[in-house]
Amino acid sequence: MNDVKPSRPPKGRLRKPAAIDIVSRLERVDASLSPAERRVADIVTSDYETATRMTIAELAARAEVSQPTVTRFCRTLGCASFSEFKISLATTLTVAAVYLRSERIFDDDAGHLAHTVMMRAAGAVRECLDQLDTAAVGQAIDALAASQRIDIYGQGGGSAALAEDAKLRLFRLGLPVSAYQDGHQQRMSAATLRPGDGVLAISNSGRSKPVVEAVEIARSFGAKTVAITRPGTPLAMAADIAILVTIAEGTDVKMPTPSRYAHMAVIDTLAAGIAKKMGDRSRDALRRVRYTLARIGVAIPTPSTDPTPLMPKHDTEE
Amino acid sequence: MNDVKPSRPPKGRLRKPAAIDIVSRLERVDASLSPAERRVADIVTSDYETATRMTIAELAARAEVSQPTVTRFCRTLGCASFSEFKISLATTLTVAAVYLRSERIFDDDAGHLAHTVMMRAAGAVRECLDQLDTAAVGQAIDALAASQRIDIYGQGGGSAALAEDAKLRLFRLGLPVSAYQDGHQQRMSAATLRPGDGVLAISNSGRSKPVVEAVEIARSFGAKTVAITRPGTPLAMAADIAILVTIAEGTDVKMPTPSRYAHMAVIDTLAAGIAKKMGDRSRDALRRVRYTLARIGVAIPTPSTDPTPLMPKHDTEE
DNA sequence: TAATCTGTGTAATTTTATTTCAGTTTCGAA
DNA sequence: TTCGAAACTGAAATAAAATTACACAGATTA
Repeated sequence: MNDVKPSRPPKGRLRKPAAIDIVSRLERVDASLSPAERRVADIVTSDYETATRMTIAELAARAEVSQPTVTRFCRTLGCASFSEFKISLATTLTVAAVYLRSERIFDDDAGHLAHTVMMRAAGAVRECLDQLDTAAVGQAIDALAASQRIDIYGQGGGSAALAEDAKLRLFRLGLPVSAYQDGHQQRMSAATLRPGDGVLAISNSGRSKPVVEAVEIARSFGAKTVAITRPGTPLAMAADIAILVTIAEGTDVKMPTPSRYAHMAVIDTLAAGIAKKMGDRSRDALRRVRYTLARIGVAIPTPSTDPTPLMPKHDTEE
Repeated sequence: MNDVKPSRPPKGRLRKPAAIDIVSRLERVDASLSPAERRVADIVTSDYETATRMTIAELAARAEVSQPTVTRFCRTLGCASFSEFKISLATTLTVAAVYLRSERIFDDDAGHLAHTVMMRAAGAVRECLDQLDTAAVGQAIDALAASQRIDIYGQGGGSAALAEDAKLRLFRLGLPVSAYQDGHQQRMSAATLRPGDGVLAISNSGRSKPVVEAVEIARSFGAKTVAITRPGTPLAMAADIAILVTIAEGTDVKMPTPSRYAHMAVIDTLAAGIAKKMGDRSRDALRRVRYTLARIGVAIPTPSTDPTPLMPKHDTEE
């Protein structure tokens, strides 16, 4: 059931702990906690801030459990020790705590609504971070940064808008990128891809047939395919690199799904990672251009150190 | 010289330590550190992250000093104990991480990147909620829910994609809604609005001229205008109802701005609020239709309790 | 040159955390 | 039911970590 405990990481000193958001993890394992552990969890969640300053004895006393139980609780959460738990919690907190603290009472309807919606949004992002396969993200960054040309596919619902947003993010970095929301266009464009090209497919359901087919086509023509989707779906199977995100959907149909936030966060992460690589590359390219131009005696305007934005600036809108 | 040490806080259990920025304090007391303490400081500053995971013995060994020296070092910094120092450091880090390495933030692996990006995203949403004027949100919900027809304007950068996303959200609710990203179209469409219509304008900068003008035009023709933007901007002035969101932008140009998350959250809140109102309205409308049809003797197919989604379902995406 | 002060480490002590083990409870099958 | 296995839990023992007490070396000053 709880496969965290057995896979205790090797006791190598100072290994880097997974970039964990303890708070969201706490919520996620909630079901698999034993009664005593739950009491510990209650104390912790009631005041994260204070929890970071408590000794194991104090925490045990407050939760009315034995000290070993606290240690076990930490292990269940994936931490090797109580101290690691405290540090992880403290690291998570600054950002999270502020948001947890906003128990600002909303007496009006709109306030309640906003509170619910935004908590879910923030929760989705943190949940995403917690489960993120950073290796896959790294591979995706490498693949996309190295691509000659990038196609972005997203269809239906939120994914279409996300694809558009992703296009913008990559476009700014100077990448030759196109986004397709239409199934036919997706397949057609995929058929024109070649080795060295890349695809970014976005779909929460992972079952959008045109997108899956487009990815398969793209792959058959040698393009590297990256998918942001739910695990175990056709799209996840079809892509070379799958970045898997599971976000619990709300039961309320009228409530916008928070998974978009998680996907957007993944896209931003990719964009940030690519920006780094592109930064080097475009600097390098710029250097070569300058050298070439200098040799043939052309006056060169002072270049800015940063790669210039290629996006036409309609306005200073961001 | 060093007035930190003497003011050791009373040993009352669990007093909340001043929210100290240990890193900056470290720099500040730098001059008054003894040689051995400086060695400790060097180790700490060389890798804050790792420092939070070290025991006093490890840190002492690395700095080649005795363990008591490390304790003294912590006291000099104003911490009551080594553990307090570690916690304070960890707490400081997440906040400071962005600033600490604004230059070399991309030197890190995908995990760190994701952590930074996503924490900023979650933080933006939280920040938004904290400052949200719920009264304005309530008014906006009322205004939009009552509109015959809704125009959404967003231009440039992320706002265009957001406008598209907003259109989708409202469209699903059965509202007659259009989104315009182009300045000319925005103004043209605005000129066709009439009293009873609504406008939702999205702009982080609040200075997109076409959007501001379109809002002014719409308003002059009697439409209710809602704006999601930054306070004190032309757009904020121009709209009937301004939902103000201030999100601190990062200094790093290559980093995607987190304000989009906040705007999306506001849009979701609006959509959720409107859904609530629309639910009643469409149920009511449905009842009337049924009554009318029954009177003229038409067989009525069983209606679902929820308003049926009007969005053509390309696929079960989203 | 002695008195004093500062900075430092060693060793003892205290505090804190973890492991071991045994008693309970719970759950499922006979 | 009743037995056995498995999961849960805490007491006590043990190990690890941090702090204190104290002593010694080198610099500084009278």
